[in-house]
Amino acid sequence: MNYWLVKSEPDVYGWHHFTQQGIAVWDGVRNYQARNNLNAMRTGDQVLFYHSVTNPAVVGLARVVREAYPDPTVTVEPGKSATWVVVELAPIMKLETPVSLRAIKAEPLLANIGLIKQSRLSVMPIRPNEFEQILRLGTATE
DNA sequence: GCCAACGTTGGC
DNA sequence: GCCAACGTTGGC
Repeated sequence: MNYWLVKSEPDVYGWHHFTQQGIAVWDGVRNYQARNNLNAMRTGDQVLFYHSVTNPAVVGLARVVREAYPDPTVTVEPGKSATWVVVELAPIMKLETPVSLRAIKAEPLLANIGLIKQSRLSVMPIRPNEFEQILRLGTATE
């Protein structure tokens, strides 16, 4: 089992849209590193759903329900393999408390998380201990 | 709205 | 192959 984080702007496609749809075709990725991460996803992998730009925070948990296949919105020339791919994700649950970027930066155990180290990457791997920490922070304790 | 980070493009 | 210019992402 691997863990990932995907970003989306809530005004464009937020957790709300995701749960309404039930399944998201994760398209629009046009960065090679992010694409490579999509290719490495396996069915059942768990995915943190992050809202960027507006109130940046991890807001929910999802899982991979279909592995990478060619992005249907891109025309692939005959004989060539697709450059861009999509995966399909389904929601598991909303976090009780969103884990803000501020809270992530304040947590020493998350000092090396890709979210901070590579702030512009939109699909990234998350280490198991980082994943646990974020879920812990997302579980209301007060 | 500003700006830092960084990926891409194109001239040479 | 280098690098300047430019565009995009995303935090603040």
